[in-house]
Amino acid sequence: MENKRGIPIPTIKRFPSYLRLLNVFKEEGREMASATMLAEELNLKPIQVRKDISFTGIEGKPKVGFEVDKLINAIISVLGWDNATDAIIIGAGHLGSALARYEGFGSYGLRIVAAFDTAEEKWGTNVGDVPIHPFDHLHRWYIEENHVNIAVLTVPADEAQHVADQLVALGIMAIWNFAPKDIKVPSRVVLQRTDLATSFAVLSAKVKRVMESREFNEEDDSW
Amino acid sequence: MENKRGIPIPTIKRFPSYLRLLNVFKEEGREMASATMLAEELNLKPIQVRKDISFTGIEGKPKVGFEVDKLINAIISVLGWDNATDAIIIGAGHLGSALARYEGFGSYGLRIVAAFDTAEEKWGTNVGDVPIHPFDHLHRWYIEENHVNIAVLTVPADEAQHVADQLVALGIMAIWNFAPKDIKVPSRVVLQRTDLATSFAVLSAKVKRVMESREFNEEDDSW
DNA sequence: TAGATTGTTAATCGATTAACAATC
DNA sequence: TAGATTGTTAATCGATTAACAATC
Repeated sequence: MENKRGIPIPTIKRFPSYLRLLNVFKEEGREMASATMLAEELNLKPIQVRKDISFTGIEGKPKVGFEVDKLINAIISVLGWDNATDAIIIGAGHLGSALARYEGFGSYGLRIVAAFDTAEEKWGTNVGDVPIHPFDHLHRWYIEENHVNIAVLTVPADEAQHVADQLVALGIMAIWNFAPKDIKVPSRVVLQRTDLATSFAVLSAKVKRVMESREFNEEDDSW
Repeated sequence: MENKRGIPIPTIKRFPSYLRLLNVFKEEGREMASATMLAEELNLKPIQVRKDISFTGIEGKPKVGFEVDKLINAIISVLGWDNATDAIIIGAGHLGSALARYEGFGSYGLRIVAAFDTAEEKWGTNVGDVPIHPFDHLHRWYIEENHVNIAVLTVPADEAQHVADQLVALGIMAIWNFAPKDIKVPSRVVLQRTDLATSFAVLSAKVKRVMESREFNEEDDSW
């Protein structure tokens, strides 16, 4: 039931949670899962889960729910996690290195094939299984020959735009930006950011609300 | 002009971007910034920037815009980034260590005071300036005495729920969950996640769309 | 069968965007 | 002044949620 504009982004964002939970169910040997059950575990409403699942095209059975296996495969498929995508890390600092070592990417169909850095002392070394090359050696042919689709950008904020420009010039298809900087790329290049500040802002706003309500309650217990 | 439900979450999420850009402006010596200008730099629409700014309570001057300093302070204030919040890191693995070393948190009013881990060989060592303690030594009084509000959860997925339960029992106010696992906490505890899978899912979906449209165009150039 | 769950259509809700008067 | 920009009100858009018939 995919509409012309594609699956809504909020739905896309919930898919990984469904996927993780369904994989747990699968390991436990369950064959069916109902929207009610998924919703309960993920603190969502059943109606929302049903709506989300409808975008995968999978149909359920009244009273029992959805086939776990089918649903897993359908979600993997709509996310495009069934064909492996190769990525390079740009900037082998603490965060870049942590990402290079992260083993969970495999289940997202993401493979980190190399890291690039300007620091000479890192050249030729590895982070986990990932070799670090000189950034200057990153050429267009490398990207093409190795079918690198994604650059994971973990350079300092003040270098992010400049490095992104170079990546774009090299023909990269997508940039996953972890630098705390909003960068600009041509519209043909896919840009996604993971911004700690954004996430922390939401946390801060929630904490602030709680603290203020506590102060209020302490000032006046009659409420 | 804050409504009863508070500032919308999408607006909260854009505030850090405004803040970073305004700080650049400030460094450059600019005193005023218009919504038009901010929108241009951040790929937003001017109307949206004006609406967002209205939630800070700051008023601008037609034709010139908003006072950079005032706006910076107002955003910091609504985010609660003016009073420092102390946090501990739970799980000093690669990601936890990278976060412990991250210097950008200071500008969010976030201070990492310690890390806790179950691995004996890490006890007594430091990551950056952050000391690592045995997880078993994390007691309720430590949290209270050190005014620790936030626990940054960077443990493996299969331990996340269990560790979160312990943190809740110790009276933690907020959990910032980096583990690839959806955890449940009582509603009085603030929960915020930073989920790589979620972010990558959006990136994947966009990449998939681009690849499919390219295939389509290659199959039939007449369009 | 009875009743839980699905799938769809319509209503609601909240954020974005448009329109435009006010203003410096 | 002229015109760019603000601030507000109303319209639009898109996602969530409600309602309910279908069904196993």
